[in-house]
Amino acid sequence: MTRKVSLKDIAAAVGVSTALVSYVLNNKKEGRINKVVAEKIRSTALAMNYRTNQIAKSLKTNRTHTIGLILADISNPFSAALARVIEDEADKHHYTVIFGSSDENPEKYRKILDALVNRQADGLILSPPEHAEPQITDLQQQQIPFVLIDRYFPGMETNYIVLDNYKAAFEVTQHLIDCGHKRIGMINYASSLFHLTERTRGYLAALTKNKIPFIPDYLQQVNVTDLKADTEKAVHNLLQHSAPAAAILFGSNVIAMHAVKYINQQQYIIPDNVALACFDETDAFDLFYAPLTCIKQPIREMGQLAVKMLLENIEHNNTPLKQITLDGELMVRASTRMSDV
Amino acid sequence: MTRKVSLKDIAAAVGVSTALVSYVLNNKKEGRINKVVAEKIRSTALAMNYRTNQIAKSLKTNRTHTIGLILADISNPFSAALARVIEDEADKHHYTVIFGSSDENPEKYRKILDALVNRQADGLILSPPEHAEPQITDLQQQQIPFVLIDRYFPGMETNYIVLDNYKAAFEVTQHLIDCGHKRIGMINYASSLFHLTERTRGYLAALTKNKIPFIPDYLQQVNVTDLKADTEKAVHNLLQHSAPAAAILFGSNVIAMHAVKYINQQQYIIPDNVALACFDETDAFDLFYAPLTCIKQPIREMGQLAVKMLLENIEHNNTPLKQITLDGELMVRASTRMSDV
DNA sequence: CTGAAAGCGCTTACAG
DNA sequence: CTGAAAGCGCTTACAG
Repeated sequence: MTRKVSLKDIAAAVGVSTALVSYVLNNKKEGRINKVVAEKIRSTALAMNYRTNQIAKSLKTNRTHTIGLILADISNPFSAALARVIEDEADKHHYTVIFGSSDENPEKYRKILDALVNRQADGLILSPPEHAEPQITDLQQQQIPFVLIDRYFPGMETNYIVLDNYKAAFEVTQHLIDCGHKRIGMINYASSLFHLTERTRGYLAALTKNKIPFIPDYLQQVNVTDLKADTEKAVHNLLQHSAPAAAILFGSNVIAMHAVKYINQQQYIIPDNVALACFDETDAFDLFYAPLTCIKQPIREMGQLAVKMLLENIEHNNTPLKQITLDGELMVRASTRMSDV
Repeated sequence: MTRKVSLKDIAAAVGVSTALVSYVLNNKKEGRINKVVAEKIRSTALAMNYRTNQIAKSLKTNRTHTIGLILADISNPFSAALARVIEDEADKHHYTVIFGSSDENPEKYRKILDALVNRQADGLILSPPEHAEPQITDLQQQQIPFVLIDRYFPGMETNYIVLDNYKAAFEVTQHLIDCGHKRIGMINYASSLFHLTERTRGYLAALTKNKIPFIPDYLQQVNVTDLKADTEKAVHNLLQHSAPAAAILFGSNVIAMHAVKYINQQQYIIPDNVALACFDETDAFDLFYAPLTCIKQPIREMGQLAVKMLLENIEHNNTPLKQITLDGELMVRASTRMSDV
């Protein structure tokens, strides 16, 4: 490998000190430098195809201009969309993104986090899995700026930006009730993550509010590790119940996708046999004969605010914590449209 | 910010040199170090919650263990899936991924590339946009290891791993012909990118092979910048033609998505009114009444091979160029299923 | 078995 | 207006 050209090479070529080259190339001490010399430095840098070694610069300045991003799974449309927004926003501020997917696995999450911290990311945007509290505490102790996105731990004092999942779940359940349904099932993840339990809580609250007795069988839990099979079983349990569910709310678009495929296979007609609704928008449903009513998350806003909050924390030491809860948008579509009875 | 603990701190605490600490923590000079001392170093490092500063290490070793990845758009399912595979494979080898989306914009691509190179990525996996040849030449001159993925420039001697787009397009067109169609349209990007022109070439070759005269109106071009409108116009041109197309091949899943939505809106029945096929698989079609026949790309294999090739190039200086062309898989589905006439 | 020392490529207070 | 020098936190050949 031909050695890369360094400040020293330029300095030697021009006949000045590396300090001067550094000043010029970084536009420090504007005007206080001889224009002719400055110009000569600039042109030689260009001619020699100089590229600053960010690693060296980072070591000295203690800034990498890098944001670490951990999401559940970058190939999931929700994560991918979020990643894209974050990338764009980071780029605007001349930050680059390093990322990793946790697969909701605490151990994997811990390892990725370690890698990002060791690489001296200036700050982190995290969508933590269950049991990630110790790592959060760690970051706090090390005083590494971070903001949680999509989820947070209610007991912990951190920056976060999340959906009002309780409210969203309440609204969509209320919508199902308004459609005339009483036997409303929910399929959600078996998880202690707050954003998910909030969804269940919202569902239950809407039932209570409307004086609809809750039937435990109607709340079905599924595991991420075995999602397809679990979901199919859950759908089966709901629809083959002695008092079959007339409507189902899914805790995420991924659950919904598995469920709808199965429901379709079983030849149920939506919404006539069963009305459906879910969290998160996906274009996967756009072409379906009964596009799913869903809670649309403000992904763009979430991502942009997350980056903004993070950069504030990176740039100012004592930024107060910010905890933002955004409203989802109920998108009513054909899967809950009342037939004209 | 409480200063981070460094090798020096550990050395001071234990009462040895930083050199020794470094050796122990990196498992260098195994066995040639006093076990008691080594153990003491390890335990103090743990107690002090030491984390190596990768930036400093990188500056010295000239290795960042980072892979730079540039794709068209991380939020596109094809890119996202590829990114995920690459992340997993990189992780296996203890590499971290920095990424950026080019949006098929050469200028944006150049800027991202610059950022990744300046950050001293050990190597790059690139899906270059049009007119990226100068940047390729640049990388070659700087002897930065890289492999192209999904696309390449036939005139340039680089590592690459791509689909056999000509063959795939030929096959899927032949399939449409075998279904009894003669009036076959194609909607492809107006682009000089080789992988796209190959798709057109394969389409044309299949027509010729089957002695079907090519009607210029049947080949419609669309621009990424105005994709939705262009695609709708293209579909309109094909289906409102004096001799309307009976089948359409789409150059990508994104084009297909726009087209199918529009075709659906216009109440055409698939495949009876028009048969459809496209490149790339998407689960967006899984729930559609006529899932699209498509060419499935071996994404997993592509990503894994790309990382493998790249790491070989990073680790060994004179690795010979490798140029891999993989076959796609024709997935025949309802959008081209012959009705039982 | 261990340490002193140089150096990776930058930045920046300080001196002149 | 410019430069000598220290130092960021590591690694590693060399010496003992």
